Amino acid sequence: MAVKALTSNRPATIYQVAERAGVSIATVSRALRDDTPVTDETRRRVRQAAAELDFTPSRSARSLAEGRHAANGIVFPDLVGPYYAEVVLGYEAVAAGLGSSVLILATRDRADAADAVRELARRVDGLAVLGRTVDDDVITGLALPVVLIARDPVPGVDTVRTGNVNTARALAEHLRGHGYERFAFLGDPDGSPDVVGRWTGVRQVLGGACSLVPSPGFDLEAGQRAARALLRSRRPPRALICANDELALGALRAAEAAGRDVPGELAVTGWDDLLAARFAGLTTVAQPMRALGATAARWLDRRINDPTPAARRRVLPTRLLVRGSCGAHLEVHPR
Amino acid sequence: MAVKALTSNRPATIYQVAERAGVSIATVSRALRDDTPVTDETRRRVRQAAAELDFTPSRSARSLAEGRHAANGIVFPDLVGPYYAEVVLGYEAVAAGLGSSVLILATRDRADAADAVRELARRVDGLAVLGRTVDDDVITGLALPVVLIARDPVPGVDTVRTGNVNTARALAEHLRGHGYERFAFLGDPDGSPDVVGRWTGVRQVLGGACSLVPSPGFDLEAGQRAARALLRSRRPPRALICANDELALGALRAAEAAGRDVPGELAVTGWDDLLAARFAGLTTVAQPMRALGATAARWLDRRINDPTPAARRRVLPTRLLVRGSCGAHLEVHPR
DNA sequence: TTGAAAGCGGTACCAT
DNA sequence: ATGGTACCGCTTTCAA
Repeated sequence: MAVKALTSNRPATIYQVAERAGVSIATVSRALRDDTPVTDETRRRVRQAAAELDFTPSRSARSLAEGRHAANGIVFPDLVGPYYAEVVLGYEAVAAGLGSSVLILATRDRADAADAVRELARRVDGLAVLGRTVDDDVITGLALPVVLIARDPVPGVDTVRTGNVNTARALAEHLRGHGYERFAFLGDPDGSPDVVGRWTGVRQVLGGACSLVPSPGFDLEAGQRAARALLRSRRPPRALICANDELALGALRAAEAAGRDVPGELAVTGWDDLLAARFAGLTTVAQPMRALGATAARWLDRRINDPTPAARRRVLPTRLLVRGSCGAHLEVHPR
Repeated sequence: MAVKALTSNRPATIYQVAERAGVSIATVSRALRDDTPVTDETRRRVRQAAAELDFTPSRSARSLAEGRHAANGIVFPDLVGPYYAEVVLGYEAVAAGLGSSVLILATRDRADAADAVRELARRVDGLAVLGRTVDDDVITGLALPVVLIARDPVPGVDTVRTGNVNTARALAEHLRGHGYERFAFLGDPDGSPDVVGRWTGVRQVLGGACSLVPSPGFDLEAGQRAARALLRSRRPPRALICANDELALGALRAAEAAGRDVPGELAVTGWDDLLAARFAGLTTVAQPMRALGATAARWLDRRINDPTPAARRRVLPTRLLVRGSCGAHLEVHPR
């Protein structure tokens, strides 16, 4: 019944390895990281001792001594919907390849988001911050390298975004090409900097022909409710430009429930190209979400190793995907 | 031009706070964490000094001294598709509420997944491991609390899963009720323990009437390819039961491309209830993904604080969602 | 209530 | 090439 491992339940330390190998801890430290001058024989003995003891250096001790965490973090509003998940995924892939662990923080509606971010900042060497999560002053107060994703630039801070205005213009022009005259833009510009750009582009092209309908959120539910109200109004729009796919999908649902034909009676478009958008035949805009995260991770790594260069900014290209929901086309567009 | 903050670019230490407040570092340590006996006046002075210096305790130093990380990790295969993202989200929400940071690790096809997990294990107090990521011996070799998610139990380790067999039976019975006679199950049982259960349940009901078609993966592409081949075969199945929604959506695409009517000529079902499944009218099975992650986080926290209790196991319920893709129904089912 | 000092487990400089 | 040792910055006895 007696358990064998009475000797040490806790992980072995460098001291035990040193003793067992008959060398000093300094030598163990060197031998285990190949970079330094150690005799092959010594290294062998140390390796063996370490293996026998199942030794792995303590991460906290190492971090404390080295003054770095070999980890970085990413802050996002949520993980519902593929958008953020894809960004995080792209980020993690690159960060892992660069040898750092990834800490995540979803701010959601947390009132203490700012504190949570500051707390996170103490565990990492760098931080990527996505969209609507915390205020700019929290960002500027951070004393570590930061990269902003899909967010308005802050002086001195790297920023990666996707194009909104130009593609929004292209979308608006396409819709106008269908011959529609009354448009509505559904989305909340206060809720996201991306939406501001989309609305800007749309308005540049359509001007007064397009009205802004602020949505209370970005989910299916919100889109459904807003579209229902719109369809019941005196003069419903002929085309509904939604700030993202979920809103658009909700609008589709509402139209169906109201017995309105899409695109015959109401044209609908979205943004993001969710998987569901393909199956709903939704005209939308595809964004390089993974590349967004990947770029952020790469930049962050660079800036951690050399914080001096001037802040970088990049806008990744987006692509209009014309499907059936915006109106009839002569040629069928693929996918 | 001279920069003001020549004094200290680096974060303040407890020593500086102590000096400024005119007390010892021990007192600072106590004062800043409310639990210990310190005069109100002293505490006030320390607080003020800390604030002036913008002091936050070093995380690594604290971890080293306390012997804990106040962080735990979650390991998953990937983040594509809502499934894992939802689980991670549920996990993060609870973990954050319990005061621990969350480290993530996506194993993907990484050859060094096992090493990555072991490395991660040195940075956290506990680990949640999801589905097909690393082998059982990696799990058992870990010297810290672990909770398994959607994965076959390992002796002595907590496990949370969702029900597969029973709901698979219900699904199979429903399909048989449509009067179909020839079935195929599309999915790779070797790729996931969940799939094993689903296939088991289906086979229990349909027996030899259902053949197993191993898919090379779990994505749209794989489903599309497999379904295309199936439809071209001599005797195509009348109903195609897919191991997840993405496969099913791919199958839907293939059927459309081949000009076959769904469900008229081919019934198709999935698993997961992705957003896209709703818009494709796909009959599928809904799973409590967020609850999966939340439960894991809760159990992990408990086990970190008290590792002694026997291993727990729980199976969370799943729900069959009948939509149009499996055949015509008298009543229209909602959503 | 407060302070002194011994860890926690490594890294890296300085001798040898 | 190796050993001795001073940190890294905090928590936590043990005394006072």
